[in-house]
Amino acid sequence: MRLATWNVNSLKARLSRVEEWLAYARPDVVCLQETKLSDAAFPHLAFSALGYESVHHGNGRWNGVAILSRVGVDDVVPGFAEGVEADTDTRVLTARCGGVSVTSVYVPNGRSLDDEHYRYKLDWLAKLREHLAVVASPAEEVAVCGDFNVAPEDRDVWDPGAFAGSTHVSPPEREALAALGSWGLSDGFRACYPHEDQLYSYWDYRSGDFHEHRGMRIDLVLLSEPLESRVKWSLVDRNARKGKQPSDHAPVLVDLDYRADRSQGARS
DNA sequence: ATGGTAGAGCATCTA
Repeated sequence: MRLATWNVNSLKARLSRVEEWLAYARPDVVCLQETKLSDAAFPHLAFSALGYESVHHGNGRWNGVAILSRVGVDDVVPGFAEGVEADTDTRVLTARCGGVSVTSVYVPNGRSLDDEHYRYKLDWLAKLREHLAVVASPAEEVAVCGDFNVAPEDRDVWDPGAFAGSTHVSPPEREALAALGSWGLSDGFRACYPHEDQLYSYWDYRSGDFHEHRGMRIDLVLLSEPLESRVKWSLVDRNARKGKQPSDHAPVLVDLDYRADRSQGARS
């Protein structure tokens, strides 16, 4: 099974790039973020033409998350689960795809450490853990994929010195991310590249950051142990960050060994 | 010199 996550920075502006990418990457399950669409405007038909069922949770203004799947979509939970304080934004969506509990997340940016949005970010990450405890168990096959707006380690940003006192690297954010780890999730991409640095998934549009390799690794595929043990290969597809009208994020994909006894036709 | 670019949408806000 091939899992992928991609912050597309407006699906309306990016649809042709996403269609092109799906046609050659052929992921089984894709989590999208920053669709910036209402549910009514989501292009289900464009994805069904490529063999994907799709679900979306958006408000039409900012954020907005989706899941595309070639292996089924069931048990859809838009937003935080019942029992968790509701979100004011549309940043999380969970569904069961081919036996895997899949959650697409777009963690708040935080803006700056003294901004109230930073407190919202920390609270949001705490609620994400509550949400996962309701909808899934770490003993099951769980994938939480998306734009976490947190670089797990200093080596995940191009210059740690440039981020001193900024969001995305602060200890409280990293502790909130680590709390997801202690619940039972680990970094499926990093598992394939334990010693390699300068691996990024996001580059600011400004100042030629992409071509100067000034990036951050903030798009993550977090996996429970039953999936982590099956990780075969992973990649940031930097080609998708090139060319005409790219997103500022590249898609991240993780390949899992196929297990015929559990899947539902993913490799037909 | 708080710059630079992209997207939504029409004045700025978000990133």
